[in-house]
Amino acid sequence: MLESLFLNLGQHDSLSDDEKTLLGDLMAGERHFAAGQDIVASGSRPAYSTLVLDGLAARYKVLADGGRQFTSLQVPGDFVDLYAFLLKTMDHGVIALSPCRVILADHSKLRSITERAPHLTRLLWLDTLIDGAIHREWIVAMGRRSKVSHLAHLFCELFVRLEVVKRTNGMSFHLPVSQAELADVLGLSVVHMNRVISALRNSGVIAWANHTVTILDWQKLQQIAEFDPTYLSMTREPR
Amino acid sequence: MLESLFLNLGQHDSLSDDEKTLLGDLMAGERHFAAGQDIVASGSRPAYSTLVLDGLAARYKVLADGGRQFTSLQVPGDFVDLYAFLLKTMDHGVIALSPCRVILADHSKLRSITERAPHLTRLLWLDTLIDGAIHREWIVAMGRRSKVSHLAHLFCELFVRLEVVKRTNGMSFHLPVSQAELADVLGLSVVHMNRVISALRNSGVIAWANHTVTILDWQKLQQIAEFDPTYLSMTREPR
DNA sequence: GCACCGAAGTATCAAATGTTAGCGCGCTTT
DNA sequence: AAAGCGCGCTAACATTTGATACTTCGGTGC
Repeated sequence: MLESLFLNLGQHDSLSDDEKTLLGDLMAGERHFAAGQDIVASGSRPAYSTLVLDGLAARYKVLADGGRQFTSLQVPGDFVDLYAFLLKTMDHGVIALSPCRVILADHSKLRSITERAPHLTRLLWLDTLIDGAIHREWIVAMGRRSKVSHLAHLFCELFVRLEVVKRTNGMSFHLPVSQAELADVLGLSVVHMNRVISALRNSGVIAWANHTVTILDWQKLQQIAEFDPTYLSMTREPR
Repeated sequence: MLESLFLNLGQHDSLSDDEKTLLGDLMAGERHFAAGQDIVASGSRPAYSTLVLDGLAARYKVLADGGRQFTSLQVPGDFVDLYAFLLKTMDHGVIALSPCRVILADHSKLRSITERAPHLTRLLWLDTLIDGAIHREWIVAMGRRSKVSHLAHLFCELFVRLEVVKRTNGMSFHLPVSQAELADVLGLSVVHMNRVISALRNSGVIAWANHTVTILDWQKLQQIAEFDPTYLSMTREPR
């Protein structure tokens, strides 16, 4: 059940059986959300953090003019709001982009982990740090990459992250989002998003149909994206 | 000497004297950097993390075409690379934008804090979480705000952050960056950066000369920026 | 005092991106 | 089967943003 969490945390450093047991005690209370539902509401003060077991979720903010911007995409094995444990107040919302199965981690139990399990605490801390590293990469993509390169970079990142939790199928992965939602990831208008997708398709490196992205030329896709996975910390070493 | 660190961490929850002593033991080895110098090199694996005592620093990435994007600005009291303690490898650089005085925190000592001082560990963790919250706000600003609003938001954020560590002077603060450097913050060309600055100046809410920004109309600046400081977690509560 | 230089600011034109509107397709609902 | 609807896609035009080149200004060194 927590396999994707173990795969996610375990890619950075080894997880002992005791730590897996602690995580098993921590995570309790499965919930289901339909596509489009809020998993966590902006402005709330949750008493627990949420882990994605299945589905795709996203953090977002909405501006006064109605504009929406996603600030991250969350795949199985990701905590969508682990930081709420210390940040306390949600300054943004988390939405289910596809039907999501999630499981909860009580903040009181998280606190006791920080009191008693320093190594596991560091791994959870690390998880939030990688979140930050991904944010930085997104900032660079938004500021200085061409839009096509930005999209290519997003696909590289998603493919690699999904591969870690065994949610890829050969060179394909499921991406249950509309072009309008993707536009809210890249910060573009829907029309221009469509242009950018067309351009990437026409370059022959990806195919995208039926909510499934297939990477046709992994080498060239990485090249277009200038993708360097260092920021995902995918090496196993003592932390 | 560590006053700005205490002000920074202490704004979120109370710091005990013991914890201040621990921090005093942790931070050792002052360094100076001239404007333009790298404080931390991209690709390095530092054995310590760096706290800004004085000056302005920034994280950045450089792309193949030479384009540079800053991903954060660091003011006194900020760790520029606390995450390197667990991330291990720097996937980006940190540069001094003005002459910087910094002090170092050995990763081995940080580790022992995580083993022995859970509350202080949570506060340090929190510090990196706020980093992430700022990143998310920047992503929203880059994706969905107008450029003038983005700049206004940046000024709001800087003013508030500098106020916490007592580096404001009335409604003014020192901002030792060129327009070209600011363009690398917002992800704009220098020419357009100049247009955006002119627009904000002409709206009469700020003045900016001699590397000093003065907020002429705080109310209206916040309005233009749609600034909501929730993401900076500036409330003192048990963490 | 004068030459030099980096940064700010401006003008002009080109390219990227947004807005509005509309079409067609496949799916669901009735 | 027909109507309705979300979504992908396109066209035409407006606006924003970038590239290049040039001027101005203030400081700095000779």
